Amino acid sequence: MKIATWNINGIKARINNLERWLKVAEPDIACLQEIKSVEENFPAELFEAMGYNVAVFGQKSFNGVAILSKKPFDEVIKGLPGDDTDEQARYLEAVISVDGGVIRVASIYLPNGNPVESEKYPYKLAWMERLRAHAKSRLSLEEPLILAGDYNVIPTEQDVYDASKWVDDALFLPQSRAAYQAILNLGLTSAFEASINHPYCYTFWDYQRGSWNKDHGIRIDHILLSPQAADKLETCQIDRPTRGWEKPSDHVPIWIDLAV
DNA sequence: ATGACCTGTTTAACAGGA
Repeated sequence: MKIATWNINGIKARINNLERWLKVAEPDIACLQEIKSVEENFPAELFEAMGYNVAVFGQKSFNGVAILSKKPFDEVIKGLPGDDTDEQARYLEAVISVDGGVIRVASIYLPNGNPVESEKYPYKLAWMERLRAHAKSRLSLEEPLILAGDYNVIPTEQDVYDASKWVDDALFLPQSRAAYQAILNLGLTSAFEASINHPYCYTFWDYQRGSWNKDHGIRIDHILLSPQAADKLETCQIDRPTRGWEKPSDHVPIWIDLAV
């Protein structure tokens, strides 16, 4: 079973690229972030015609997450628990029946946190703590759990083209990386490290400063697995070529194959 | 050249992204 995640940076602007990628990549499940659309305006019919069930947690103009799944959803949960006042659409979770049981998949758009001096950075750290608490709770279910998305965290200095340029950035600050590590420390496995684990493999290249042509990227999109999912991991790959397509997202898909 | 952006909202510039 192929499970992918992709920050598409706007469903309206990326609809052709998304359709093209779904046809060639053929994921069983695709977690999408930054759809920048409310649910009513998300073109679900297009993906339903391609054989997908569609779950959307949308927001006008900003954020917004979705999950496409060839198998139907048993359950869909919109929003990350832990703060009823949080109005940003950044977390969507679904339970899907598979041969021999269920898998639980989340599409995650973790806050960027810049500028660090603003209220956005404490929001990021608080959101990460909520994600840690929720992941801990879900891990107690002892299910195959896949937490996939744009984490907006550069885990190590081998995940960025020039670490010195990012030392003061919310994506690379020690506090951000420690909060990410605290989530891993619950017992989650990062699929990339467990599979490829080559340095300097990126999932994001800024639109500015010729970042793509100079390969000035960062690795911030991650797929974290519970032990029950990690046991079934066969591979993890990054679909780098999509960044060179016409009208690309600034992120590329990252995906896993699970023996499910 | 040492640098050069994109999306949504709205229909001129801004906010937000990373």
